[in-house]
Amino acid sequence: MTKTGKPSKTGASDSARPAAQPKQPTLKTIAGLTGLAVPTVSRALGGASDISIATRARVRAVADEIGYVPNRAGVRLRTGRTNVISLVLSTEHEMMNHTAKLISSVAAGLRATPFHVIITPYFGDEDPMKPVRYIVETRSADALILNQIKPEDPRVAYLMEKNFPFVTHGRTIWEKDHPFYDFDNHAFAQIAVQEFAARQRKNIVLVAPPRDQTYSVAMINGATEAASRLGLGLTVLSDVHSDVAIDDMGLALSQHLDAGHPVDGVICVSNGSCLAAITALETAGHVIGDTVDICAKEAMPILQRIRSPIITVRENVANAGLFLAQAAMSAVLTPREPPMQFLEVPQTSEN
Amino acid sequence: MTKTGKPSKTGASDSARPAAQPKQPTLKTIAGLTGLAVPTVSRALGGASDISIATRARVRAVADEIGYVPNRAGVRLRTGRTNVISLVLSTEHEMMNHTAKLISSVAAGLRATPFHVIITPYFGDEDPMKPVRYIVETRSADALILNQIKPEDPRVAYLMEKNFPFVTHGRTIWEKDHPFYDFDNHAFAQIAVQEFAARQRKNIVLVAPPRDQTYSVAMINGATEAASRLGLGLTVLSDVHSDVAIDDMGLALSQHLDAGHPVDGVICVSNGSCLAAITALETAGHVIGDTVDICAKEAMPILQRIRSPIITVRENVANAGLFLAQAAMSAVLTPREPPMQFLEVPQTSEN
DNA sequence: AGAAAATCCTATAACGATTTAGATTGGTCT
DNA sequence: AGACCAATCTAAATCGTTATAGGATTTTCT
Repeated sequence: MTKTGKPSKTGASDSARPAAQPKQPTLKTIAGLTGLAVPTVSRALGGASDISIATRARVRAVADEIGYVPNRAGVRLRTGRTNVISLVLSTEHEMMNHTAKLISSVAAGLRATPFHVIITPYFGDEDPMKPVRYIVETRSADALILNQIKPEDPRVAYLMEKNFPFVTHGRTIWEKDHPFYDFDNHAFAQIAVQEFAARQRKNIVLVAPPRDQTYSVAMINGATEAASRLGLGLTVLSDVHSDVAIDDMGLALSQHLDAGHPVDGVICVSNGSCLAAITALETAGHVIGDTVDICAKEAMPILQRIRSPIITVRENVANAGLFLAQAAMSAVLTPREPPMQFLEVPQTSEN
Repeated sequence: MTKTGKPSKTGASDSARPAAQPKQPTLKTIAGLTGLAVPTVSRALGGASDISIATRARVRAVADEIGYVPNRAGVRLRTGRTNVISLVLSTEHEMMNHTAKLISSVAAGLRATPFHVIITPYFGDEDPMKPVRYIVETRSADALILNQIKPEDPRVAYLMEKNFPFVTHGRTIWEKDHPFYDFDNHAFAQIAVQEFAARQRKNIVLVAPPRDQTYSVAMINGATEAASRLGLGLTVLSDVHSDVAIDDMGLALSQHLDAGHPVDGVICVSNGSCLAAITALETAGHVIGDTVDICAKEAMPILQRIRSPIITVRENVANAGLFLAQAAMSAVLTPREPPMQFLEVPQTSEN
């Protein structure tokens, strides 16, 4: 809101639209062409049963011919439906690669539907509730997709209370009651520990994401359970600052190593943290695949190649995006159906 | 308003809005509260000069008090203005990290303005013109931001012809006539070659992006000029398939090395290609910083650390996003002003 | 055959904003 | 005093779409 900057209102250059608009065809255009009334055209295109099949076909044909597309503003004004799905993202976390993939796969999932994605970023210096409240109050989207979910995420509580359509990428303690997609990080951590056990590793370090995230808790629990069951030592490095997470992760690991703790297995979450781990370990004189193993989620092929013995567990982010898009649309269009939910089972990839 | 248990018609899901909406205040609300007419309120908020200052202040106060925000659909329907800036992105290129940063910085640049970003992805299997044409024809955004620019990019030609507001991230042969932000890749390549010369390197390889991109041409020219001026050997590896660019780049370099060509300096563009180069070089027995040097754009800190002697040239993507956002808004709001343009000068970072 | 029902469509109104033209007031000028 | 003007506001129309109520015609029933 500019309160000082006063736009030129004193008869200055007005917003003359770039002249000579071909003008998009409207329902009126079709009405004129077919000799029908505007509402009839609307209902015909909507497939209403009280319009004869013949008329419906004729209208449809004309509409296709002249390339009619409904005016979004008209629809939105009349129905309150925006045909917009908002993907709410923090701009301050380091897993950007993951984020970008998510964005494009959500967009892909909305292809050939009337829905669009918008990115609603929020910034580290503001309340995460703010963008959510804004979208809901101004109804500038039909549904929200949230990530970075906390167990008792206040955004989720708010949206459930408001009965506003949404999907989470990750779970809350109310997981039964809302749509979500999640990767089973509990299982991932267990698998990782098992892999280490199979390689006779004894002292595992889990480089955990910020502890307030649900998936961090899941990983810690999974790893803890598996380690105690298999009799391995486990250290959880956490409490890193999320804004510069990757560097912090590397640092935390380095400090741990420098303190003289034995380490022969490291679990990490992302490409970035994996790179950080490699650096820290090699600096400390380790050799990946020999004196130590790394188990990482979603290591990109290139990372695999640089230090090939990295144990990799794939996370299908593309699929997540498609699902989230679908689930968001379902939440809007069929709100009484049970929420769409999916838990992705981690799979060790052939290496 | 609330109808209960009434059978909905054929397949049409009942669009019963989630009950009990607080209902956003409108101009009508303010009109009722102030005893003025709706258009008066509108003009008062717009700061029209034929509304008394006292009334303007009063209306403003009431609007702020009840938290009035203009209904986007209403504005859009009436004025044709969407308040949307569309960021057009390919989903199939590998520089995702770069992309994600761009998205968030454009979003940051639009913060506290009435504009929003939407991501308009296009897919490898479709005409890049398609999304652009769609946006323009349906007027679903006020301006476009394009990247992956080609010298005679048909999208730019189209937009200039249509007189539709846009900004490019990169330049065309018509650069004088449209707003753009670009990183000076010509200078970057020259700097890289100079750095190699200063280190007594003789045989440089430029791992170039697809040749149809403007910035690829700029790099090739810059490197070629500097190499011939300084008497260094230069090989350009290009013609890689863009969809799996990074792997291809690594492969091309490996093949070049395997063929027995001497190489003691490699120029690469992104984090990904840098990683690929490291892999290829080390596989061939090279030691970075000893038998060979790498000069990369935008190497992330972590990459710096893993092979610290990498020569880095910084590209300020965050700044690019802010500028693009600004330029897009200017193109919409002040179309007669000269186009905003900026060429970022590369700077070697302290290592 | 007359009434009831089914079929197919139209007219009107409304969503929230802005634009254009016009109405009301008070004051000024000649 | 009558006319003119500036200042300030209101009325009506409009953007494109859809919901609701109703109208006209044909078909079906008793």
